[in-house]
Amino acid sequence: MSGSQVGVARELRVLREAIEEHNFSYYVLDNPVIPDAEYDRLMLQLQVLEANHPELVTSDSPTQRVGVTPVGGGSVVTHYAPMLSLGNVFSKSELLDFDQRVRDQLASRGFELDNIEYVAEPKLDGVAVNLRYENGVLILGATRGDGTTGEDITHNVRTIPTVPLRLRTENAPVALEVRGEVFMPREGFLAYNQRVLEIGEKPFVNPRNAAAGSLRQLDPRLTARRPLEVFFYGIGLLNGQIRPKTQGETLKYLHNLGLRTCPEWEVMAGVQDCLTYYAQILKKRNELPYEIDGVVYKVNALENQELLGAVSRAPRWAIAHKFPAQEELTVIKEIKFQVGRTGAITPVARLQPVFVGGVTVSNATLHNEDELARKDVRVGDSVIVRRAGDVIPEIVKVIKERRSAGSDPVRLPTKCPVCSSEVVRQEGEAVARCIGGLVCGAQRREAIRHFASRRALDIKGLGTKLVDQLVTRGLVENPSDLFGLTLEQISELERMGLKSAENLLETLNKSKSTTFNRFLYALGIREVGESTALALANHLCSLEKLMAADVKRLEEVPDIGPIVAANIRAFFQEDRNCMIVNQLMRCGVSWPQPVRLEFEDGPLKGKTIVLTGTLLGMTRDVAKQTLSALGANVTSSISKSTDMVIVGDHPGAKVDRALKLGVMVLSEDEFNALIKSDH
DNA sequence: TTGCCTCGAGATCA
DNA sequence: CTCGAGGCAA
Repeated sequence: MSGSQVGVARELRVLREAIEEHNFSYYVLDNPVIPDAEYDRLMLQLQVLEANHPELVTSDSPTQRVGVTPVGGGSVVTHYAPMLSLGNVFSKSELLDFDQRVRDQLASRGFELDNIEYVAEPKLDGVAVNLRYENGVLILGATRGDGTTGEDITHNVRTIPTVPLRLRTENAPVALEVRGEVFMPREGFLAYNQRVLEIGEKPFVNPRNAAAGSLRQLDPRLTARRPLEVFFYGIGLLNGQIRPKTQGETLKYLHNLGLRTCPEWEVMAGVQDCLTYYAQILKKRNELPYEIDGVVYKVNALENQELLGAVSRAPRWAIAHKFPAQEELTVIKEIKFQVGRTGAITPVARLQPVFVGGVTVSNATLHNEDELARKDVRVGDSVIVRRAGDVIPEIVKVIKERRSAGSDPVRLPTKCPVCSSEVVRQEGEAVARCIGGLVCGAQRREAIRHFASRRALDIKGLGTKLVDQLVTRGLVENPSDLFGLTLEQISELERMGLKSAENLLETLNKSKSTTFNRFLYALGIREVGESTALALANHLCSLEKLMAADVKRLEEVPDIGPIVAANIRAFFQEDRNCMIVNQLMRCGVSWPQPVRLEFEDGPLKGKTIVLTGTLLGMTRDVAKQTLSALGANVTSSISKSTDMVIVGDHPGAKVDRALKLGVMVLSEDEFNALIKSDH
């Protein structure tokens, strides 16, 4: 490197550090120390210098936030530690119950506490993200996804000004995974929509969707134009540094690294403080520059968090205290009865569309006959609707005073609205069903949709509209008819040209190669979902055996009781069903012969296993299935009860943890050898 | 349940 | 340009 280049490199470093420091003051401390014009001048200076010395441009330079090329989306990333979701409470008493549970649980572990310290923060209404920094440099941004794996949105996350490309520290952690919420502040949302309206395009309906939509953009240049911000609130993984001991310290730690935290957070001495905090925030809600839908409380001491652990996908040490759902008044236009795949008749209210909680609601389910009677909803009624839980619209109550005279209570029909078969409600059941079976057009349609669905035979491109057409034209009565369709028949359908028809035939053909469990699930036997189908496939290996199995044999399969066994038996006792199944076989539907699994002496039986990193030979899903088929339990985090950890490529901190706890660690090859030896 | 983005392909118009 | 389908998030 020449002397002048060394000089330039130093100059670049000084400029970048200055800009990063100003970013910190501006975005994180919310306290700019220089005027904007001065900042812009520094940026310009950096840009000019970099333009003259392109070889010295690094990807974490403040000028490199926005990539210039659209990125092929959809690539999957695995979080080092799973991203949990939060339980909800809506009232004081529910919150007190939560606090009581926390104290009871801790007491049972020898920690008698009168008051639990919590950290309270507003619950932002945005999109959860997971960011990975290695040696202080942002290398990955991902959506929450199912909590274990999410989508790579690095290119878009980088464009958010409040996301530092590089952490503000001398000794950065080797690896850091941080959780935050990306949101669009109210003001930015309004301004953005204003601009969009001026150029005649469609505005976003609410800030949350605006944020979510922006993050899913392929072209980061578009995302960069959206006024997105972020607050960080938690650590998924911290390697190479000592982990903060409390949630409060965690927030301070993040803040010091240059990761912006919500300024409203506070430490609560006990649950009573939480209630006060809730009331304060509720009062302040409209003045906050962003939308929130409640507050979150987290047990402050990490040590206690660890003692409490998690149930299924929610930690027992944190809870969301939600604000009351917004309610709106509207009118019932109509009450329809939908017929589901199993014939279940569901009353659905068609509403005069209303804007509630950020979306336009025009349908609301009334669940079943009893619910319908209990709420006594009638056509023409004025009703209060809200979005319950998170998403599903609910009719809260009828304003009876506004009811017009002469309206009649709505009754469940006694004949199926689709096929006029009888509607029967079994003793002790909540749902009434059309007994028409596949005679019923609705059930036929639903059966075929189910058959084609992603987790069944996964016939891509065969969507609702297409199935509707196929069924109403009588081209398809049962799943096996799908495979008899001709190019000509398909291309005559609406919106189907020759090309689309060819594609559909192609996917139909491909979908014939499947697995036994998918096939069983696809049949839509009552009470046979994915996991039951898998259990059946693993234990009864062949279709012949399954069809011949009596109730007693079926009940020997784990997790299958008398009711499910009877359903399966009944399904195969119907000639019609057997004919469909045979027809499917004749069409060429096939699967690899499952290996008969004997759990008794397998080395994996009853073991608790954790996967980390990317397995090269198989997807995570397949690995999980294989393991559980061998009688193992696959879990996501390592504890003392973990028996072994299987390590793929780019493993996370789980390996360290496993070694520390003395848990057996296996490579992918060793894992493969073990599976083979199991049968 | 709704809203958003993306993709492929059919429909429409010049 | 518009629609259907798929996928995702809350």
